[in-house]
Amino acid sequence: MGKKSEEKYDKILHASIKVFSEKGYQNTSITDIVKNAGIAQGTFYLYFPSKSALIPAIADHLLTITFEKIKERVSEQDSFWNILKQIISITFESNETYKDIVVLCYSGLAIEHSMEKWEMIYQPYYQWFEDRITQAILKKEIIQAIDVKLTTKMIINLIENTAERYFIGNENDALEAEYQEEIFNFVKRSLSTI
Amino acid sequence: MGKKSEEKYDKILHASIKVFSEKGYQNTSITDIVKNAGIAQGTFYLYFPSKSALIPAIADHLLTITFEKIKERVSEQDSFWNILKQIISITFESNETYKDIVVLCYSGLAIEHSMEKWEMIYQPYYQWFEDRITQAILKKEIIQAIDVKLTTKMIINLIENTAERYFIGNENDALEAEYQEEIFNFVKRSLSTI
Amino acid sequence: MGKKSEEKYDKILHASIKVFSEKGYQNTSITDIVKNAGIAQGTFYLYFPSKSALIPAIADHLLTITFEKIKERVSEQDSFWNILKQIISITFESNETYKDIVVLCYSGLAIEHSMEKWEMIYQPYYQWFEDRITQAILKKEIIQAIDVKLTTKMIINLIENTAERYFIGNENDALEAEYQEEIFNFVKRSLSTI
Amino acid sequence: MGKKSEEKYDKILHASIKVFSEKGYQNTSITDIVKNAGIAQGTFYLYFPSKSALIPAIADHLLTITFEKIKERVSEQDSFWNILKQIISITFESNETYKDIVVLCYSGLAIEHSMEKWEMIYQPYYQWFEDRITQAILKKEIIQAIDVKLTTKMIINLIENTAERYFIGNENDALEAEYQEEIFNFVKRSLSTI
DNA sequence: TATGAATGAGACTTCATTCAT
DNA sequence: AATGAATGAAGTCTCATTCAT
Repeated sequence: MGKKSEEKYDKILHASIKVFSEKGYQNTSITDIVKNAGIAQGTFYLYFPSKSALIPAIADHLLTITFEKIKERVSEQDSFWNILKQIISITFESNETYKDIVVLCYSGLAIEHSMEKWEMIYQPYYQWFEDRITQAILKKEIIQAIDVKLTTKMIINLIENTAERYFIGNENDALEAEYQEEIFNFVKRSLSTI
Repeated sequence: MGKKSEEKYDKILHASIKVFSEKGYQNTSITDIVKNAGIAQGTFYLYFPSKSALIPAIADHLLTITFEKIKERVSEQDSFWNILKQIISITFESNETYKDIVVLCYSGLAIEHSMEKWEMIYQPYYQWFEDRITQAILKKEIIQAIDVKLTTKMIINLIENTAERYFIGNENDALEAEYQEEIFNFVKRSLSTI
Repeated sequence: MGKKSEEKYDKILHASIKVFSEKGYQNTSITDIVKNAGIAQGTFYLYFPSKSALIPAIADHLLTITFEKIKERVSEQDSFWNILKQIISITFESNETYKDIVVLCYSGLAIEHSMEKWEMIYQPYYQWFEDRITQAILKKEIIQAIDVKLTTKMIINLIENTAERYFIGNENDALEAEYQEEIFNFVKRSLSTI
Repeated sequence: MGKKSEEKYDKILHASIKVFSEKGYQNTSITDIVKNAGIAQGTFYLYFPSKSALIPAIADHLLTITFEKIKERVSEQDSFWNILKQIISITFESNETYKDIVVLCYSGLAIEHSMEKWEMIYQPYYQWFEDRITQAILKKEIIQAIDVKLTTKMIINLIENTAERYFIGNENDALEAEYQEEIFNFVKRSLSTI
C-alpha cells in the first residue's frame, strides 16, 4: 500500500477530487486521475488498490478539514447555541466548496455497501459533538430527556442534508442566512431548556 | 417512454430492484437484469434508454408505494401529531423492506448529478405534507413562525435518514420503537404550540 | 458458452492454432487471435472464457483428427503389429503437421495444473488401444504378463514423445523411417510372443 | 551470468521453485519471487535477465540433483539391470519431491520454443547412460541391434513420463512398486540377451 | 414487438524493467 | 552490489448498444 511518498498520495487525492467534481464518479477513469495528477498509470496502484478506495480517503480528507475548522473556531467553553451556530455556518462553507464531491462521497460509500466506513470516518466528529451535548445538558442549556447519540446524528444529518440540498438546488444566495437560521431555530426550539 | 407492454416494463423494474439489492448498482450489468427478468437483451432498450434510467423509475415506484400507504392509513382530518406518527412508522416499514435499494436510489441520482429528478419525484409527497403543515398551523396545532417548505423537507429527511441509518446499521430490533419515538419527540418539541 | 454459430467457434479454433504455431502461446494475445479470425474482440468471449480454455479445445481437435485417421486406416481385424505400425506412422504424420502446436498443448495443460483434462481427452484413444492389446493377447500375438492400461500409456507416450523429439529436433529427414522402425522394434521385442 | 553472490542466486532459485510449485509459472510474478527470496525487486535482474531464464536454471538444478544421486548410488561396474533399477527408483523419488515443478520445466522450455536447451541440459546424463548401454552391449547383457542414442532417449523418457504420470495422477501409493517393475520388465524384455 | 449474437471501445489492472540513491 | 519506487506499455475482459431476423 502506501509505499513511500506522501506527496504522490496527496497528488492522487487532490486530482481525484478535482476530476470527480468535474466529471462525476462513474465517468471518471483512473486514466483521467493519473493524467491530472501527473503520475504514471501504475503508480496509482502503489497508493490505492482501486478507484473505489478513493472514496473513503476523500471522505476522510473532507471531514477532517471541516472538523479542524470547527475545532479552531469553537471553544469548548462556548455556549452550546454558539457552537451550534458555528457548526451550521462551517458546514455550509464546506458544502459550498466541495458541493459536488460531498454527495459523491456519501453515494460512493452507499453504493459500495459500506456505510460502516462512513460511520467510522465520522466517529471522532460524532464523539466530539456528543461531548458538547452532554456538557450542555450538565450546564442546563438543553433538556436532558434525549438520547445523546441519536440526537447527535439527527442534528448533524439535518445540517448537512439541508446544506447539501441548498447548494445542489442552486437556490438563491440571498437565502443562505435564512436557511441556516431555520435549522438553528428548529433545533433550538426542540432542545432548549428555556 | 412508450408503454408498449406494462407487463414487460414491470418485469424489468422488479428484476432490477432484485438484482441491485443483491449485487449493488455498479456490479449489476444489463445482462444480469434481463436474465432475471426473463427477457431478451435488446428488449430492455425498448423500455429504458440506459441502466441509469432505471434509478428514477425505481425511486418513483418506491415512493409511490410509501406515499400510497400513507394516504391509505391517514385521514386528512387526523391531528398533525397522529399523521406524523403514521408517517414515521410507514417510512420505517418501507425502509425495512427496501433497505438496500433506498440508499442506492438516492446515491444513484446523486451520482448522476440529477438531484433535480429526486426533487421532482418527491414533489407530490412534499406538496401533500406542506398542506398538512399549513392545515396544522391553521388549526394551531403547530407554531406559525416557520418556513413551511423548508420545514417539510427537514422533517421528511430527518425521518428517512434515521430510518435508513437504523436498518443499515443493523441495530438491535428492540430499539426500533425508541428510534421512532425520539424522532417524533424531537419534532414535536420543536413545533408544538403547547 | 457456445451460443450459436459453429462457424465462429471453428474460426477461433483455427486462428488460434495458426497464431500459436507462429508466435507461441505466451506471445499470443487474444487480440492477435480475433484479428486472425476476423471477428470482434468481444465475440471471442462468447465461445471461450479465456485464452487458456483454447488449449484443451485444440488438444481435443488434434487428437480427434489423429484418432479418426487411425480408425480409418486400421481394421480391428488387422494383426496387432500392423496396427502398431500404422499408429506410429500416423502419429509421425500428425506431429509433422502440427509440430509446434503439439508441444504447446501438452505444455499448456501442464502449466495450468490440469493434466486431468489431458487424460480425459485421451481417454477414448487409450480405451481403443487397450482393446487392441487385449485382443492381441487373446490372439496370442503378444504376451499376457503385462498391465494393459499401463502398457497402453507407455507405448503411446513412447511413440508421441519420439515423434515430437524427431520433428522439434529438426533431425535429418532421411532418418524418419529408422526412427519409426526403432520404436516398432523396441515394442515388438518387448511384447511379442515369438 | 556473473556469479556476484552465490547466496543470492540460490535464494532466487529456491524461491522460484517454491512459488512456481504453489502458483504455477504463469501466475507467478517476479514480485512474488523476490518477496519470497527476501531480496529487492531490482536485485533479481543482477542474476537473471528475465522470468523465463529461471526455467533452464531450475531444470539444470533438478537434473543435477537426480544425476548426482544416480552416480552416487550406482557403480559403473554394476550390471546394467541393476543400474536400470536404480535409475527408475531414483527418478520416481525425484519426481515425487518435485512433481509440480518437473512438468513445468519441460513445459516452460517447450513453450519458449527452446527444446534445444532441454537437450543441452540433459546432454551429460544422456551421454553417461549411452556409455552404460554401450558397456552393456560389450558385456553381452543387452542385444546389439539397437541405435544406442535413440534407445537412451526412449528409455529415459519412458521412465520419466511414467513417473510423472504416476505422481500427477495421484494414483494409489501401493502401486508405485508395480509401476516401477512394469517399466523395468518392459525394457528388459526388449533389450535383454537372455 | 421481441430477439440475442455480434460488436468494439475502453476500463481496469498487472508486471517486467529501469534508475537514482 | 543492492534497493524499491516509479514507470507505462500492453493485455484481459466487460458491457452498453445495435441490428438483422
